[in-house]
Amino acid sequence: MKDALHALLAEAFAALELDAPAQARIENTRDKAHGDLAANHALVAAKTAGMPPRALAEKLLAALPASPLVAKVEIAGPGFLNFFLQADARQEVLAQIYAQGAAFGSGAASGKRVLVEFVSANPTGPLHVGHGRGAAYGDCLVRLLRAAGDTVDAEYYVNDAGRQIDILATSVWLRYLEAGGSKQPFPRKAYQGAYIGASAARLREAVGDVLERDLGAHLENQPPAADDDETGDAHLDALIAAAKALLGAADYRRVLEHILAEQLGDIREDLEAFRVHFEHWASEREVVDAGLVQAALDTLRDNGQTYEQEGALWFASSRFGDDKDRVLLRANGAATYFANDIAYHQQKLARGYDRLIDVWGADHHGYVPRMKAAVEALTGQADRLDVQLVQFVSLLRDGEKVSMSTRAGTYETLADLRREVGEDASRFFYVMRSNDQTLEFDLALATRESADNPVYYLQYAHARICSVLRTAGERYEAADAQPESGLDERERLDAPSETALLNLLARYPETVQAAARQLGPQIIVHYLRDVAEGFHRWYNAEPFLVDEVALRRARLCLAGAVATVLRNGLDLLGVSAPERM
RNA sequence: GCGCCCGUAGCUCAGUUGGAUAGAGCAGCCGCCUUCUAAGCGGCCGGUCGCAGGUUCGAAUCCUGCCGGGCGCGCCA
Repeated sequence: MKDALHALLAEAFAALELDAPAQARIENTRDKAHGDLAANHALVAAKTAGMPPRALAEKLLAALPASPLVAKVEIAGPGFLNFFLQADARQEVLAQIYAQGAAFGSGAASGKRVLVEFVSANPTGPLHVGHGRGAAYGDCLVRLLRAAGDTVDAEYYVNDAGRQIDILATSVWLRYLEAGGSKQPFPRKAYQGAYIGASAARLREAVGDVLERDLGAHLENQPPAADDDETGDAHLDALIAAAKALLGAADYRRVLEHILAEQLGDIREDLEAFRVHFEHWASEREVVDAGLVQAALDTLRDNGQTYEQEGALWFASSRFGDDKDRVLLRANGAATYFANDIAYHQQKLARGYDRLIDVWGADHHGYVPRMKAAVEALTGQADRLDVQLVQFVSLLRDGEKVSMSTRAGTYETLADLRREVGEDASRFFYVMRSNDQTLEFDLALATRESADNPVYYLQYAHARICSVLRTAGERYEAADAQPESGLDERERLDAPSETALLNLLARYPETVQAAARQLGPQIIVHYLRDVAEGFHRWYNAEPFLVDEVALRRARLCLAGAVATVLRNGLDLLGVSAPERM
């Protein structure tokens, strides 16, 4: 529709021998007194045309060719051209909706391959409510970009290398020893959660006591257990070293694989239950073992972006806008986490993706410039990586903030949230707000007053339509109760509430495109709220199951179309569209 | 100190990348169920868009400087 009007205006500009302004736009009007669509061409082009906006608007109006789509055009305000559409042009959307069904709103294939990496939480414990936001947001991006026509994969990057994983394995082993009678105090800086002990018990069940070792002798002259960070870390490192030495590589690996498999299994189940599916689970350890870190460093060096200083290898990230250069290889020869991450991103690019999207917690925002610098240094293109930050979620329980600490095991898990609030409401709440807005999640409100949840407003509209269609099916012949069969009567839909709804439905495809372009699922949320509101208004204004057959069929047709759009939109959010409530 | 994000109604937040009289929800007040689901609808109340300049036909939106809040600034991961 907008394209058609753009074409009309282009003709008018050509007739006036003026250049059509490229930045001019046709917008949906907010006030119906301004027609259905408004063009700001005269305002934008006034300066280059050398005449006042309103004068230009008059000339454009005179030069505008007639169109079967347009009922009338008015000049308003400072020089807007307001278009009033022909009723049948407005009703045309119904035919599209019934022809395309679940695909209505989806764009043509773009041929673009996109990889969205999200959650990627360390497998050192259950997912908490902060991860949940990243999961819901990232998954919506996948759904949105697919709807927009891209070929999209979802990926979870497992940080299964490095010190945190050693701490995890050692924590499990210490609990295992405890169960065997060891009196070694459990270190404060190890993982405290009850799931560690439970996992250790299962380990013992599986392997018996073959992992028993005597720690005592190994800890003499080692840093003592302590509360302060420095000594506590040293103590823990000593325990990790002891575990590796006493168990040997093979048995240590056994403990590590045991807890890792359990953790990842739990995380995957948790996410699947949350309707978040990953095509790929990438492993940091595999990236390292495949020699990709060295390969990435070679690429950077070949591109002339590294140098050595004080025994370390540096990446000159400041050339690409980072605050300062970053270490890749430490003086002791070990690669930094950043070096591994560069290798991982190079691998993602090598797999043939045109665009990478990373979803990170907002606390990692300082990491963005260096990662973008790395991608630019590797490929020469800065825009192949897009990092989206998800701001914090603070949880209110009984009006009090819940403190969150992974180590202390005193956090609210995603699984708890799902149980309390449900998948639909929690997913909806997570993406209802822009991702760069902090989110206050009040559990008491979300659970006790669940009827006030905005998600129910949308779902209720859908259930209401289904109820009407059910009733119609009971009362009338099948031919009269089928929504689609009313297409031929669509010219009867001319009540104000129907006109407003038809205009809204026509905007759905462009809304999907806008949400995908802006990576903003909340745009879908607000659009759907408008659709639901439009429906509820209509429902209260006009009866559907009227005696006059043609009118009834027309209205059922519109109702069915609204249900389709609601269903399609809710599906983009991963929220169900119930048929009864 | 430097950097990123945020500041819009009593509260929680939108605002289609510069458009017309700044919008929702919740809370508060007043109405609407013998008829298709009242988890709904209509109405009222509520604003110096943090502050001050600037850019232009036009600014909540862009630029500069302040003020306030959050987060981050390791040869940690």
